[in-house]
Amino acid sequence: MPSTQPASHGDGGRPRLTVMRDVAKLAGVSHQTVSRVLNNHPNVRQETRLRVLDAMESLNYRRNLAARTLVTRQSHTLGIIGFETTLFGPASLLYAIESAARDAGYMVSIASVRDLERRHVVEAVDRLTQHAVDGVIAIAPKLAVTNALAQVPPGLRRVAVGGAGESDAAPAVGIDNAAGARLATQHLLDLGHATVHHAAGPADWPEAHERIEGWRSTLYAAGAVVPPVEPGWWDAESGYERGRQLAADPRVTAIFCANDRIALGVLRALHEAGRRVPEDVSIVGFDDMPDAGYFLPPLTTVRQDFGELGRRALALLLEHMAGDSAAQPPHRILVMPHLVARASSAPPP
Amino acid sequence: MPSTQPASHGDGGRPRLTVMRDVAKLAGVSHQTVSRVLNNHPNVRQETRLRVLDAMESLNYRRNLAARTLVTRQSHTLGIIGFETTLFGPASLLYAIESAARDAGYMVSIASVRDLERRHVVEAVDRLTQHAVDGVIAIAPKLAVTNALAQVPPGLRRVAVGGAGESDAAPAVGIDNAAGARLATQHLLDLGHATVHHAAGPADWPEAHERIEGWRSTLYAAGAVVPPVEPGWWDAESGYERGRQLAADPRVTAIFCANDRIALGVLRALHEAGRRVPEDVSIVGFDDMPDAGYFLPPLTTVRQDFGELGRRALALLLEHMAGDSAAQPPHRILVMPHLVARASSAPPP
DNA sequence: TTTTGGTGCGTGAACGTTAACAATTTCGTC
DNA sequence: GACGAAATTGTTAACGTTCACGCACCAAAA
Repeated sequence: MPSTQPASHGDGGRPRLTVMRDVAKLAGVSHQTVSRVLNNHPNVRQETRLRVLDAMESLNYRRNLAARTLVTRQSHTLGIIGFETTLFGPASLLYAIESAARDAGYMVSIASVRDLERRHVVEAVDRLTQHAVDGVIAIAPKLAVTNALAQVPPGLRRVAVGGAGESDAAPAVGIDNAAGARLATQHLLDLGHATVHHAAGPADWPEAHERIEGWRSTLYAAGAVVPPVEPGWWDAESGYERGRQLAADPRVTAIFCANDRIALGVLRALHEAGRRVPEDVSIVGFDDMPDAGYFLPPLTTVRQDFGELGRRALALLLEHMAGDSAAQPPHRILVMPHLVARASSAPPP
Repeated sequence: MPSTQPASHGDGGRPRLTVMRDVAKLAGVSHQTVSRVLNNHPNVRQETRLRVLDAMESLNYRRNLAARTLVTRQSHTLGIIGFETTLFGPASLLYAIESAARDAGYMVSIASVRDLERRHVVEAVDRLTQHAVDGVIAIAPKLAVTNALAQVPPGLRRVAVGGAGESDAAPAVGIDNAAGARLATQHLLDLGHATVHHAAGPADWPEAHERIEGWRSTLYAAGAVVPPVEPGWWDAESGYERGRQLAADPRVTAIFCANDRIALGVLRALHEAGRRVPEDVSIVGFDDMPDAGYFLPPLTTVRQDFGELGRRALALLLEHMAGDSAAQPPHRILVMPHLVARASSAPPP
């Protein structure tokens, strides 16, 4: 007599998982009713619902999301395009987005790009697309990433976060870098410094560019001399190089650094040159990375809230996903940073 | 006359994506042959293969992974359970794992746990399971995470990476913390210090514990006094607190810090107390985080290679996944760290 | 009474792929 | 030139959901 239970392939595999049909049978209903209970459809009698719930419980039922995705075309997964995710900022963004996504019932898959070659970004997008993500958030400190988002198949929602800059490729959420730079620069001017020098970040990153602009415009508005800018990288080494130049110039009394790591390098260069901080030179950073308060001296800096940034980005994406297919005009959300005054800034000598 | 093309639901939705059948029709073969080409089955004539490939190209075909997952029960997705992923170490691990996974043809989904309450970890595992991940890697610096891996449904492969400690719940990959601590301590002893103090990490993290043990045993073997240990946290603030205590004790000439951030705090405390590094006190850290070379003074530290760690973890997971269902005895892979000597260590005064 | 409409549920058909097996062709060998 | 084996292709049936129906049933409206 043939078994009524269709054994799983050759019986060698794992025991067949429980599926809707099993739950249905135990509860004495059809699989469709189980589906309704699972999706909270209103038209199920309370008593039936409880019976089904019981059956699911006792069978330890988990719905098969692949099947669900197949038919609904919704994976309940979001894709994140990550760039430089070992840095503190991007890593924090990633975490914040993931947390918010979970609360909204979404899973996140991540596709890192190690450099910004167009084909790598496109390939990352492609992998996410294949995995049927419902939307994409790009941690996009560089314009190239944002622009590559134009490659995303139409209909797939996208948002850029962090830097991003102006782009038609996607709506964006970012820190108001110009305002942050203004905060820092004005703080130093208010302390009495004649002007403020800048240890800049890489010129092709919008974040760096906007900070330069904010700094420059503040000096200009105050009628102060605008010293020359020399772009660098985001790390302490770059700050050290730049710091050695600046330390050699006795007219330098205040330096605004494009981020805290650069400030760390500048701090060391000044120290080696025998110029004291803040007695001789004042330093202000940007980011407020975790241990900035323990630099020598504790660093005055501009704090950006990555958690907030990530949550906003997710909210924006979900909003776009909920919206009708009509393409909303991409807009840009700016989050305000604020100044954290510590010991590295003081009036000029 | 009824349309032969079954319009997608109400025609309001997106244009139907191209599927295997479309490719098959264009290439003049059956969909099964398309499948075979896609999966590199050997038994396809070269000419046919090219015709199919052409068709796929011209239709811009992407296979539907949900359908594939449904039938094969393999999602080609790996789950990562993340803990404290904004810290440099875990973030680096995450990145390394993702990179390696991509090269192996896997996607990664991430489930962060913000604290170590058992139900949170279990919930994270559950979400990953529902999404049908083929394997799980836990970034598990604490034993609680590793142990929670026991909850993973049997048959799902798992690996713990980073810290982890000894556990039967999963095979693990980690730094040889004891060896690293030995390196640091011996380095200081070799410089001529009578003994070495320790600014420890949190006591319930295996990493911290193992570093303590490595340090202690080295002192013991050298016949040096073993000063008391006081556990702290991983950040500069904790290091600062501990540093203030140690700075007050004139007998202290060498301090091994459980990580670089702690070292940063210790550095500040010593500086405030007027004790010079390395002239009066030598400092050695652990991690070699990006800017450790730009501390004041540049930090001698123990370098761990997170990239290597991540790659090893992934390799181990894939190996287990390939292995037959027989449970291999969980083993532990240790990666050796090495010392990076910089300016914060010198002979005692 | 008949109609209308809303509940509460079940039935059958997708969704797009791979697995199993059958059918056909090709090829080497006697 | 025939035969068996191997190579190549096609046919059908899963996989586990959700969607579009349809069928009872019951209450309220006509």
